[in-house]
Amino acid sequence: MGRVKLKIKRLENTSGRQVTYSKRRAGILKKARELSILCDIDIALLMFSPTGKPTLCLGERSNIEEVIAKFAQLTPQERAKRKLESLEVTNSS
Amino acid sequence: MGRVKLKIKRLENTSGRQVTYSKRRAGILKKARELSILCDIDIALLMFSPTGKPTLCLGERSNIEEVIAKFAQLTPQERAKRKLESLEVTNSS
DNA sequence: AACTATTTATAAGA
DNA sequence: TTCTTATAAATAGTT
Repeated sequence: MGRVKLKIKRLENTSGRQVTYSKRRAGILKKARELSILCDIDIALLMFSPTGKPTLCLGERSNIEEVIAKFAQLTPQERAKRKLESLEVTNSS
Repeated sequence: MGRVKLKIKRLENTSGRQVTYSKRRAGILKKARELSILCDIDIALLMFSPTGKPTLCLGERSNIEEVIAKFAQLTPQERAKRKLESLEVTNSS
């Protein structure tokens, strides 16, 4: 979106990364909230700014503890031990 | 977006919720991937479909274990015990 | 922090 | 359910 089509690769300019992070962070938080409300689902979004500041967004469903509990199971140790039967994992690469 | 402006409230039609979930799930996953790459950040997105099917999206940063470890700390018990000093928590409500 | 030209996401419809 | 398309929304570069 925007004035030009942006290639999806690491922005090499440090301040550019921070500006883009601020803008897109707001956008994806809004998307997460809308999806949670529209579809009445649990959602959790955690991200770290280029300077390391974390942001956590949780949906407004009541059983959010379940989301966190399920996510918490996914430590590297747990992942090695358990079959993630129904969990579909998508990597960004 | 789309043909009409959508009010952000729970979609009452069950199949409508599923269709909207499918479309918006794809959109937010793309946003998460782009943000991770453009800004070179860690990100984790976990959501459950209206039928309960989970999807997890992790950024391509190498230290993703750190993301999960930090997130795993946020169990309700831990949240009660610890001050989340720098963690900014956003609720969808 | 605001603006706006443009790209992108998506609600309905086919 | 997959594709299309009119329209709303996000955002890249600019001020």
